[in-house]
Formats: sequence, structure tokens, C-alpha cells
Amino acid sequence: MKTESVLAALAALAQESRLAVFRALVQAGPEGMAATKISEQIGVPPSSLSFHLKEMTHANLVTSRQSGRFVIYVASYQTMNGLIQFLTENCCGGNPCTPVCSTECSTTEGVKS
Amino acid sequence: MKTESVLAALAALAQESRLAVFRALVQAGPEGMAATKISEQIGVPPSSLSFHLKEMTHANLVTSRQSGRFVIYVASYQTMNGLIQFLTENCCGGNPCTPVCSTECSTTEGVKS
DNA sequence: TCTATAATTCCATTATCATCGAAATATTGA
DNA sequence: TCAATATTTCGATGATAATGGAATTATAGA
Repeated sequence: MKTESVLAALAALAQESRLAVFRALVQAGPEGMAATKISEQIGVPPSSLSFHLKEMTHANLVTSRQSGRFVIYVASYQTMNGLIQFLTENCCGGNPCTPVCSTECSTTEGVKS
Repeated sequence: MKTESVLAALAALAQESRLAVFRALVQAGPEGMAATKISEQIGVPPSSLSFHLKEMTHANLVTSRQSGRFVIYVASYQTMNGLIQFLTENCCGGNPCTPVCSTECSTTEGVKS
């Protein structure tokens, strides 16, 4: 994943409403979720939500498809995986740092909390 | 890791200079790197760098220690691991999505590039 | 104490982002 | 075609972030 894309994805997630949107979409799964429903669930007015969804779309964090008069949004696991992979390599690249898989390797230095 | 901390970490990384700083610090390893050297390496003037380092410090992405008249900055692997863990859970939580470890599980859907 | 170097703060400026009501643009079903 | 619902765009406003030079603070060594 290119640095540029990584920056876009990070910026897209680094905002309370958008992070909430993404989490909701991940929970919704591949079925996705209509804009109105997202709006209701996270409590953001439609016009604001639309703004955020556009940001996330540009960052390739979500995709959308039209279904009747609904627009269904779906989380892009692919981009999220790419992001995580980048961060993993940039956290641990060249160092004896932890791989990220679950419990086995989550303590490196004096981990507190 | 709390949502609030995650947002702070994401925001701290979602900026070209700061991402460059973090990568440089990861490469530098636990030894860390003095501010001037970072400034030279990534080509950001000292006052701007100082601004960014403060942001990163607040987000707990870096720590610093004084060494003579130098201030040595070190990447916080702990926070990065926490972030990656959060993203992994929020990408894959409740879904048959990929764990993030290397090659074995990096293709989920129609992965392109 | 004095000078040189390291780093931060201060300040003004510019740029970018977030918010949300109102209006506009689909799309469906009658 | 018309009314109802879904979604996006527009536009104005306020908030926050980024930039970098100049001044300030801190430290080391002579």
C-alpha cells in the first residue's frame, strides 16, 4: 500500500463519526448498510453523514452500491487489511518487535495497561 | 485501547510529516533519535517538527528523554501495537475476516493489487 | 560567565475540516 | 404524473490544524 493511500485511510479513520461509521459497517458485514440506517444508528444528520461517507469512499475505506432508492455502504476489508499490514511493517520493520497476532506476542517492553 | 486513544493515535499518524517521523523513529529503534537529526532527515524545520512531536507525544506515539542538550525521541511500540490490535478487532471483529499475519491470510475477497 | 548549539514556544498567517439546514436530485410505487 | 422517501449537493459558518521565522529557554564546555 502506498504512503499516499495509507495517509488517506488514516485521515478517514481519524474522526469520531467516521470511525463509528466504519465500526458499524464492519458489524453489518458484507451485506452493508443503508445511509439512513447508519445515520440513525450513529446519530449524525444525513448531510453530515454524506460528507463523511464521501471522505471514506475517496480513501477506499468503503464502497457503495445502489439498491432501489437506498445506497448501501460496505466496509472495505481489503483497504483495512492493507492499512494494518502497512502499520505492522512500519511498527516492526527491521526490529524484533511483536507480530500482532493475538495474545502470544503482545508484550514487548514494560507494557502497562 | 479506548476509542479516544485510538482516535488520537490515528490523527497523529494521519499527517505526512508525522508519519515520516514515526517511520524514522521505528528505523532508529529503541536508541531513538535526536530532534535535530529527525529534522534533517525528513526535511522539516525545527519549529514545525517540534509542533508535530508534541502532537505525537500527546497521542502517546512517541516518548522522549533528555540526553545532554539533546532530546531523544523514541517510537512507542506499545501504542502502535494497541492501535493495530484495535483496528484488527474492528476490521475482523465478529466476521470471518483475515487475521493480519503476513501472507497466509491476506486474500479475502477479490483482492486487486 | 560567556558562547555555541539544541529545542521549544510564540505569533501571525493560511489552509483544511466539520457541521447541518435548506434546496436539489433520484427512485419507487400508486 | 404525483407524492413520499432516500440521498446528495450547496452554502455559510465556525473550529481546528499546519507552517515557519523570530524570540526564548536550556545545556555543555571552555
